[in-house]
Amino acid sequence: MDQIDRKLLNLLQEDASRTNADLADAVGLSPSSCLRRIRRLKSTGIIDRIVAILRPAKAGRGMKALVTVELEHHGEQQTRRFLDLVTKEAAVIQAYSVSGETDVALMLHLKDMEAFDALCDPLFREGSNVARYHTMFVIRTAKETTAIPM
Amino acid sequence: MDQIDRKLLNLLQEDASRTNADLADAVGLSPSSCLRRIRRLKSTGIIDRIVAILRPAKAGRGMKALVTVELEHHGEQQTRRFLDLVTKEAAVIQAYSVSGETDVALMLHLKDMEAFDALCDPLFREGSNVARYHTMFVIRTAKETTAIPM
DNA sequence: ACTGTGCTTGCAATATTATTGCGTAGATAT
DNA sequence: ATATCTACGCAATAATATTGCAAGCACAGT
Repeated sequence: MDQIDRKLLNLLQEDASRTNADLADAVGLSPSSCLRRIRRLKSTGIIDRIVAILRPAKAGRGMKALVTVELEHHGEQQTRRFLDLVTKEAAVIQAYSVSGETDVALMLHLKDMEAFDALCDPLFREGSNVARYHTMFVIRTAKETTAIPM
Repeated sequence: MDQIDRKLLNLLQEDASRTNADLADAVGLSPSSCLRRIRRLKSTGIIDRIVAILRPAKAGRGMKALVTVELEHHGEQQTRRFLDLVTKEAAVIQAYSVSGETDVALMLHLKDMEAFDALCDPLFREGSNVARYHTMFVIRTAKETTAIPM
């Protein structure tokens, strides 16, 4: 993991569709060496995967909401059960168990307010383990990156 | 935007390193037609970009924290200034202005608690516009996807 | 200082994959 | 019926990835 590896990771996190020859040129290596490095970064697992990122607005998910949840019963078992439940929902993009007063934090990507309403019922209904939940609707996205600067 | 396009988007969001011939086979098209569809999805902007996703733990950012911030002055100008400030930080992966009591929500990817400490000072110090901030440290990541099911 | 080991490199040949031109078929509107 | 538009598959071609191989470099042990 030297300077060249880090530069490759930065470049690939920006745009993984660049050709190998192009990347090789950018870091000052031959294509074959460059390719071998990239393969190593993949096989060692520091590169987890290569994916397409969609534009949420054009994919019909223009609305985002951040929800913090406080459970009735905070036990390991109950928390796990709730996480299993929310994880199955397509609108739930991120789900974390967190420290502090709130037990679970969720990021939702939704079509509209109606979709939010429809999601609340199955997830937070009476009789589920949810004591309280607090919703923050995203007004402006100032930053949203998948890149970790190396 | 038909069923084939949606299937392609789902496949590419899972793994964008598959070959075109492979994808064509998966959706039952010839490679040339498949390629033309993918190019159209890119040019119309529904596919924003192709990127490498790193494994945070292996990239030295094993710690995550969610921070909600309440500003002293909630005005448009002041909010924008604060967002501009936090956006510059590499550890800030996501930054949103949100509705409700809290004005801004942040997702942090950090190396360790020391890095968190070092970040708090410049962002939330006395004299900045921050009235209160509340940190939730991520204990477990139950779900973290970039894919929007189509 | 010498030498063996392990690792990375670049080159050049080869294999794989992406891309394009072209003719055809279906759908829609005139 | 016919013009128009769009998407399709095939096959040739261009671009790109991949591999084998010999050489270079760094480091540890003698």
